Amino acid sequence: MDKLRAINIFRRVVELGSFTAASEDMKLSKAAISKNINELESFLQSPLINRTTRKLHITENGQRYYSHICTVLDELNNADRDIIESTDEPRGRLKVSAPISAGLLLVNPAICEFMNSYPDIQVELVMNDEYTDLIEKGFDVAIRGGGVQKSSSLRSRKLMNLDRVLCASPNYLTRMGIPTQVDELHAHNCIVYSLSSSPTDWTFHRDGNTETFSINKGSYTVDNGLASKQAALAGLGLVLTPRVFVEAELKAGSLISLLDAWQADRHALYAIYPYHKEPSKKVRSFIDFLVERFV
Amino acid sequence: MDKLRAINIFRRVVELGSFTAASEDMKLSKAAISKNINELESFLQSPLINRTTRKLHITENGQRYYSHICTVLDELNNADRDIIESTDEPRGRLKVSAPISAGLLLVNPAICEFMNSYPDIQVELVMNDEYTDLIEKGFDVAIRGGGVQKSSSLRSRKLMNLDRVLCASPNYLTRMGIPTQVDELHAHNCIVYSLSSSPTDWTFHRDGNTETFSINKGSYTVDNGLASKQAALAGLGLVLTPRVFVEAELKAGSLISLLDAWQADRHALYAIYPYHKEPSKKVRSFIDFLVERFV
DNA sequence: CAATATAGTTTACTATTAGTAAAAAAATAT
DNA sequence: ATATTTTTTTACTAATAGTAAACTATATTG
Repeated sequence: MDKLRAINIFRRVVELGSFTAASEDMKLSKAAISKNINELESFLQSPLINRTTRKLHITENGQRYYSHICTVLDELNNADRDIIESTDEPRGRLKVSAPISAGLLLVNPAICEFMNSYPDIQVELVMNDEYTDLIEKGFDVAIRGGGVQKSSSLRSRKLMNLDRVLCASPNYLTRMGIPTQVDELHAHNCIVYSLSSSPTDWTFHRDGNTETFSINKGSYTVDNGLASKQAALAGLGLVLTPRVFVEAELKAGSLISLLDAWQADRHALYAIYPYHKEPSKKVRSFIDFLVERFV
Repeated sequence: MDKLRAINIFRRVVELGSFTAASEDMKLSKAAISKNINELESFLQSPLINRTTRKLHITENGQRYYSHICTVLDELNNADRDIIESTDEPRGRLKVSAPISAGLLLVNPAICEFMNSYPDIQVELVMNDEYTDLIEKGFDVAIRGGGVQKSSSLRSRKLMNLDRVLCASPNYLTRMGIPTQVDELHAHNCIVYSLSSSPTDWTFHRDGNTETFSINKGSYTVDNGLASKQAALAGLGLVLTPRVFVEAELKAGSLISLLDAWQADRHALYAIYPYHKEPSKKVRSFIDFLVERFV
């Protein structure tokens, strides 16, 4: 017996005062109504409805049960609606993880805009360049750069391409010279961003040619994109970093882009989120928002 | 989807923190647990539990739904128990219909005793010699005399034989003479109890012989057994009535039994109750009590 | 670091059961 | 008595809930 259905049927029968009326109301056969009531009665070991072919009479137990189950059904309905509608208009707490550099430059401004559009969402942004276990730490979304992420329990969506540019401060370049070929990089101090997908292998493309430079004597390794930029600005060496992160400095001239004829291996920014057949509305709308803004 | 079952499963999973534990607890396969949770989630269009193969993480919606459905399940449980236990130890209101004479003499004393044994039962006794529609008027039991009652929506159980006796007052008999044969009844005024199963046909047996006397000139017809007895006591005529109703008067000599060699058609007292596959405990125990007391 | 163990999912299948249509049965109205 | 209405029964079909077993992903461990 599908008890919930039986209870619903019982309620309609009581309210409409007839099996036939209930069967029409619920688009079921009269036989189904009859069977459900019978099963409910034998489960409760008590008659609920005394019936002749002509009249129904709700027993005392039937009355008592009816008033009980009405509140039960209403509350269950509320519970369902609470969830379903919560996904209708996105709301709730959205816990986002992002790397520090991308977080400050891209995600944080985007979140501010997003929150204006969805006032019922509270966002918690945790900026951290290190990988964190989304599911265990209860993150709804993580923003990550690098190659394509793939995992059975995580899904990802590309938010934007990250065109990377090799650059250094004018100060550094006057001291050390301007490299014009990939293999000239050996003569330079290359700043390593350790959380990149390939920190010490810098690959460049030009007219179908590919050249990879492996850093073996970089003097500074750091796990924070901002810090690597600051190091470059301070004249410590060369840095390979997404162009969006240094756009302002390039314009202002405080950093100079190098090997412009070469194209660094393209990275991208991804939104990573726990895989689920029914992603929650708040996550979906957040990612949709980011895609629209960035792509 | 059997939603009630799905909700129960969801509750156990949340409480035990694992699909496997829940599956053992509920004696179901892991696959069944998985399927139910998936169906519930897609019904609610929202993830409830984020899962890797190793860890479960209840989502915000999952938490909210969990606390909702816990109260729902508890209340439904209460509703069920309320009914099932009410049938365990009989209780509630018991509405009884009885004829006036049998009511006063037999049913009322029996009910008083019954109520001492079952303090949780409230009884409403309605005394009325006329037939009433049990189901429509909401009676749980009717006590009726006469032949066997048969109807598809009613059941009956015999409570006691009603040995009927023909009697009259000494006063009347000295005036009109004592009948010694059935056919002598023509000379007498026979009081008709109109609600008997055969009011005007009095049938007597003796040594395998059967004689029926049809009343055609009775001067008093009444629909109340007590009134017919009072009429006989007042010397109005003969009355054919269950012996138990006139036991005291026969002993005291205020009524004299007649045609003692003959045996009047035997009537019986029945408990009539609405037919139901799941008879309620209160009705069953009341009738059991009457049978034990009377038979 | 491969080997092992564990937890959830998928798949293909089975058994159950919920629902139906149609006929039957019962009660009332005409 | 006959027709009508309402519930029940029956025989059948279609839907689905559950299972076993293989699979996948993640931890643990020697």
